[in-house]
Amino acid sequence: MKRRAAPSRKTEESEAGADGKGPDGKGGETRERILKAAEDLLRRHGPAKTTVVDVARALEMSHANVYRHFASKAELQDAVADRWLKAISGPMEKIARGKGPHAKESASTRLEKWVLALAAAKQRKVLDDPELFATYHAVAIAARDVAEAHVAELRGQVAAIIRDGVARGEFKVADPDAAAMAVLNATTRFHHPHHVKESAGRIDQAQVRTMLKLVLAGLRSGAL
Amino acid sequence: MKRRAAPSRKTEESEAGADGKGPDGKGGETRERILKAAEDLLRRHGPAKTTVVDVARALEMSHANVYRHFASKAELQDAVADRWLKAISGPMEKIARGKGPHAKESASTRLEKWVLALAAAKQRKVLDDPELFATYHAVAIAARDVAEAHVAELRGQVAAIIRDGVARGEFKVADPDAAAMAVLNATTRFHHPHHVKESAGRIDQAQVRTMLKLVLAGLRSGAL
DNA sequence: TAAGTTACAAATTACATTATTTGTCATTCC
DNA sequence: GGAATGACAAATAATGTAATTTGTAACTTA
Repeated sequence: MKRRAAPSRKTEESEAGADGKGPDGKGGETRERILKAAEDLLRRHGPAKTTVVDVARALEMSHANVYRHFASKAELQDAVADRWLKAISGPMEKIARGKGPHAKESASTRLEKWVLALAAAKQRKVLDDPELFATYHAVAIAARDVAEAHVAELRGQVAAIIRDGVARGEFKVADPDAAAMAVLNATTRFHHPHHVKESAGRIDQAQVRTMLKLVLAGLRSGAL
Repeated sequence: MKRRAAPSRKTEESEAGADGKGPDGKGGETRERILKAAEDLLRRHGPAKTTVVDVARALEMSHANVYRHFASKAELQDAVADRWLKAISGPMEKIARGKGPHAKESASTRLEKWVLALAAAKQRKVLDDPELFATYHAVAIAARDVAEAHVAELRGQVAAIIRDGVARGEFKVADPDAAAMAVLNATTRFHHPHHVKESAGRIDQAQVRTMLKLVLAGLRSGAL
């Protein structure tokens, strides 16, 4: 169904007014309605059974009009997944940047809470919203850049905690970005959609805590 | 096709003479021929396109006779996967137990080599034998006990290295089994079939080495 | 009597056909 | 003139049916 050169889809639904206001008042509103309807259908029927036609029908508009607001079905799914992911990474940023109740906490405490929060959030999602979780997983498998951006965001947050820990003298780390990647790698089993889904909400909390001890000791040791 | 109560398949092809000799000389021989033919077909056509009838045809026997030696198609696949996995874990045991050229190496060195060997082996397999890799992955996804046994074997090997490290005063670890699990968890990204396949043979070696530094520092620190 | 076969029912898969969905475009409607 | 639509071609998915595969059992052979 793609008959000419693709206009280089860019999955930039978050830029140029994704959250509420578009370039124009009305257009952004419709875009928002579509997004909401798509999210609703995806939550109820999952990515396999949710078509663009379904979304349009739910809003009593032609499916062609949906394509005026989203370049492709993939972009629509990406937009829904992006919101969903930001609902996870947003709150975690408060822990990472030491905002609010976390202002006086050590970097170690915050890293610990951060990892536990991430694991818990993913686990909660797979149990409460299995179909939306499947949507996100499908996006991740297709290696679309929303998933990549999510990982980059998480990596940035961990790096911020580590840098703070270094500044406070808690950690001895030469390359905080590499160390952040290592922390995400080490905890992959506890937050990667594949493993979270596989172990269907019964991830061993003791194993997470053991991993945290190992990681924190490593960051303190100066080995990195 | 299952018309009465299943006779509780047990996937115990490795017990009671899997490697060469069965209870009888001749029967084990045929079993071996079937196994070899199945492996060959699985390697060439993959698990999706390899049927029991194909295996039987390759040996010019009736497929019913295959069922005299393997209770089900699943058991046949399990047996092939089991061999394949033992070809990986077998050589690694030499590193783990400090045999041969590894007799004089420190536990740290051996753990390092062991993890690198595991990652390299999995990576080599996915590149050289993609179809057999897919067979193993299918078995792992179906959560059959061959996969579980493989992980248990690996965990045992890591625990042995850690125990040795503790005895030599290299590591300070209270619970070597839990620590071994943590090491496997931390390195999941580098050897789990899902991730190995996903990153199709281009796993970042630098990330593996960073992870090893982190893990070794943790084992030395006494945090576990 | 162990090793093998043929014959068969039940389940699964392959295949061809239809129907739906995706994405585009010319046109209509404020 | 931006928002929306209907009509359309190409791709994909659903459907029903034929062919294959799985697994069992009764039977043959050495």
